[in-house]
Amino acid sequence: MQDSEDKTREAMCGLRELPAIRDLPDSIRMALQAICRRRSYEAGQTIVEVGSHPETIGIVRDGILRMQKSLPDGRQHVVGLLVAGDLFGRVFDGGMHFSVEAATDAEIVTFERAPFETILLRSPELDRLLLLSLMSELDRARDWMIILANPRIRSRLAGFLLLLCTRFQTVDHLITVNDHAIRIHIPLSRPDVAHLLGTRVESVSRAFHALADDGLLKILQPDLVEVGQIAALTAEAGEPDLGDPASLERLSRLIQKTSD
Amino acid sequence: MQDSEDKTREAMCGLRELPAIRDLPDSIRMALQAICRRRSYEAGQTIVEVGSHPETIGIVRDGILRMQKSLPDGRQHVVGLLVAGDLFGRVFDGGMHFSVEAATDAEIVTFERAPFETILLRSPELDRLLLLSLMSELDRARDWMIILANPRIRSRLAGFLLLLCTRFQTVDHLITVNDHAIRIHIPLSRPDVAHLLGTRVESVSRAFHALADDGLLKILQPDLVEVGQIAALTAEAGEPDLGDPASLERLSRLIQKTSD
DNA sequence: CACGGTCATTGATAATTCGCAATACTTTTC
DNA sequence: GAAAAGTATTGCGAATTATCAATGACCGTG
Repeated sequence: MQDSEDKTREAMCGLRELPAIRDLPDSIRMALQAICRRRSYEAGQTIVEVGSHPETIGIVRDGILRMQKSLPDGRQHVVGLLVAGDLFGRVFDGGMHFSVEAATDAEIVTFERAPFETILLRSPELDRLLLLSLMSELDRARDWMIILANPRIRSRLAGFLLLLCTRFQTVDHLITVNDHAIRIHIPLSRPDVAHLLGTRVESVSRAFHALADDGLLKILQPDLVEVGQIAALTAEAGEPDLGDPASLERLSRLIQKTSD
Repeated sequence: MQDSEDKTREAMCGLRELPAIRDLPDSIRMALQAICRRRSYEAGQTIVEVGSHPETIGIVRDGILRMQKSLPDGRQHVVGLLVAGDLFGRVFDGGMHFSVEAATDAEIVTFERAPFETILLRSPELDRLLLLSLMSELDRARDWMIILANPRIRSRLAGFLLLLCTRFQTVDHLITVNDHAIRIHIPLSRPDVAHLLGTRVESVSRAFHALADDGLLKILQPDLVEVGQIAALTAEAGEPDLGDPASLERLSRLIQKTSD
C-alpha cells in the first residue's frame, strides 16, 4: 500500500520533471517525495502572504509566480518572478518579507518546512541547490538594481527585456526564437511593469513605442514583442553584462541560425 | 608548536570577535581558524575582481567594503555594502559578478575556498549561517529595488538613509544616537551615492538640501547627517516597511530616550 | 601661506517624465 | 452581435531631473 501511495505522490508531484530536483540523488528525491504536495493556483491568487510565517517550502512546477510587496496605498510592487524549477519560502528563518502570487495559472509543489529542513541537513546536494538558487537570485536582484538605477525609462525597459531573455530562455511560451528574431512574452500586466521599472503605464507605453520607432523591436501585442538584434537592446540598456552575457550571445547565435 | 601557531592565528584572525562566527560550535570555529588568514586593505583597494574566480571566502572584520559593477564607460555602480560580520565570496559556484573594494581602510579574514566548503558540508551551523546571510542580503537587495523604483530622488535618498539606519545601527561610527537625534555617517562618496540612487551628484546635493530645508535632517558635513524624526523620513520614502520596521521603531525609541 | 587639485554646491537651460484627460483598442458579458 | 468594462495608447501642460558651467569649500603639497 505504501508503494502505491508513493507512486501516487510521484505522479502527482512529478519531482523527476523538475529541473532543480531531477539531478538530486534518488534517496533525497524519495525523501522529498514523501513530504511533497502538489497545489494548483489560478492567476491572481495569493500563495504566500507577506509577513506570514510560511510552514512550507515551494517549488514552481508550471506557470509564473510573482514576488511582491504591498505598499501603503494598496499598490503592489513586483520584486521578482519565479518560473518552473524556482524555489521559494524560508528555511531556518522568520517571516517572508514579500508575498507570492500566481501571475498565470500555476502548479507548485510544496514541502512541509520542518521535515524539509531535516532532509536539508542530511543532504549536501539539496543544500548546495538551495545555496546556488539563493546566489543566483541575489545576482538577479542586483542586476535589477543596476537596471533601475538608469535614469532613462527607455534604457530601463531595454534592460528589463534583456533580463527576461536571459532568465526565461529555457521557459516555454516566454522566449521563442523564430523568423530571424526572438519573441518575448511579458508575463506582467502594464501596471506591474510600470511599478517594476519605477514609472507609470503611460511612460512604459511611450518607451515601448519609442524603441519600436527606432527599430529595436516590434510590438506584436501589448505583452508580446519581437527583438531582431539583441545587441541593439544591450546598447540601449547601456549595461553590457546584464544578466549572463554568455546567454545573450547564445540567443544572438540562435537568431543567426534561424535566418540561414 | 602547533599550539602556538594556532594561538597566533587566533590572535590574528580573531574569529571570536566576529559576530557571525562567534556563535558557532568550538569545533567548527577551530576548523575555520586553521584555514583563516587576515588581510588589510586601504580605502580604494580592490579585494575581488569582477569575473574572477576567487579561491577564497571572506568575512569583514573591520571597515566597510562596497560591492560594485564596472560599467563600460569606466564608472562604477555600487550594488551593496559590507560591514563587520558580513560574508562575501562564492561557494560551489563560478565567478563573481561584482567586484569588491574597500570603501574605508578595512580588515578582512579570508578562508581558502576548498577547505571552507569541506567544513561547510560537515557543519549545519555554518551552513545555516551562510543561508541566513544570503537570505538577508536578498531581502536587502529587494529593498533596494523598491527604493530605486521611486521616481522622486528625494524619496530615494530618504529610503537610502533609512536603509543605512536599519543596516548599520549596530556598526560603530556609522549610526550614533545623541542629543535627540540620530547621526548617520554616509560611507560613500557623492558620486557613489549618485550612481547608487540612479542619478547625478548635483541632484543628490539638491535632494539633501531639499530634505534639510523641510527640516527632515541637518547636514553637519557632506557625509554626516542628523535625523530628528525617523517617521518623517519614512513618510518621505513612501515605503513604511523599508528594511526592518522593528529596527526603525527601536531607533525612534532611542531618540525619545536621549531626549528625556 | 599660497597653490593646485578634488569635491560639493549653486545657477540656468534643455530634455525627460509626470499626471491628468481623452481616445482607441480588446475582451467580456448579455 | 452590441454594449460594457477593462486595458493600452496618445496629447499636452506642469513638475522633475539632466546637463553644462561656474562658484565656493576643503585638503594636501610645495
